Amino acid sequence: MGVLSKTSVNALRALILLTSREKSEGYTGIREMAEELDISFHFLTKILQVMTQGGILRSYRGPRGGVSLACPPEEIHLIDVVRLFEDPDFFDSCLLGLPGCGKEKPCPVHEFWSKARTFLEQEFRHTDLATLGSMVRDGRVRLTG
Amino acid sequence: MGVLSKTSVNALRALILLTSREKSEGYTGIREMAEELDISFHFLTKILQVMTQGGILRSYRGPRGGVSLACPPEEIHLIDVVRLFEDPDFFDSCLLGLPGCGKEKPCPVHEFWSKARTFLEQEFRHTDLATLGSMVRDGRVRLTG
DNA sequence: TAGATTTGAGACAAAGTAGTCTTAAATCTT
DNA sequence: AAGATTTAAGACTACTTTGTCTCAAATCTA
Repeated sequence: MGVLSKTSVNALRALILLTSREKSEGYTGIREMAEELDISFHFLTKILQVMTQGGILRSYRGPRGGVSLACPPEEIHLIDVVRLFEDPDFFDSCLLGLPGCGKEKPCPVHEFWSKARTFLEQEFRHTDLATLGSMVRDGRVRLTG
Repeated sequence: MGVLSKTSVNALRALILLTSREKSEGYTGIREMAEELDISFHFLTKILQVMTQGGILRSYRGPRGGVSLACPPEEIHLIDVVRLFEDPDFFDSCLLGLPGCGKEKPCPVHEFWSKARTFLEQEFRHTDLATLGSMVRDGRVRLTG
């Protein structure tokens, strides 16, 4: 199944790419990003629109238009993206889908699953785009197959 | 999205329920299990069929028929179920879906994600049905909302 | 102003997952 | 043997996610 939806994944990849090549001013074209990431232009457009409406990106139309980060990359964390595209309880939900699963009325795997969830939420909460963008810039990591 | 598919989740719940009430001999009816777990009978039937074909369950038709574990519950682990219903690389796949993501050519979040994956795989590999079944029997955990 | 470029918005199609239903096959009871 | 019970198998429907396409709106260039 995949932990994140394809939409979330593409959103993250696009943001990291954008950060890695963020200029001090100006916008990056969606067509260009779609090509680099090997995502359909129209599909990526739709995803970026959500982030623009969600306040993560700014956009500009017309020649030399495109998108850019709405705030400094140090201030954007992975969890902000997940919040836009996944269920609100993404980091709180029971592995077996039981509503209200918790310490009082746990499911059989509550213990280890809540441990894993908490770890992931912390990582998503503290990992910012500036860090990831510079890793790409330095060539230490990649964004495409 | 949910980490496991609904099919996997229902398979796990059914197995744990079955273990928690496993008799020394005889079969448990699917209709009865479906009611207890609040799953549609036909849907559950299809899921259990896969597990029968996959060697986790045995089944028997006719009056007093049903399903039962194919081996002692100590020998069935969560990972066996995941292997039947999820992608083969479920515990090895990149969060961003990059093929061949690894130490050499990592994605930007490879480090923390592989840590989480490894933890989960260990838990799934070592958690057996006997343990979970007895937790249900003792009333310490629940299987339904 | 005319035309080119680029994002915005929403309808639409394709694919995957979830769920339902019908009929067949096996088994038991009487 | 006849009929009831229960799983097996597969067709079929519904829903969700993914992906495509068209046209409108904004902006720039000349």
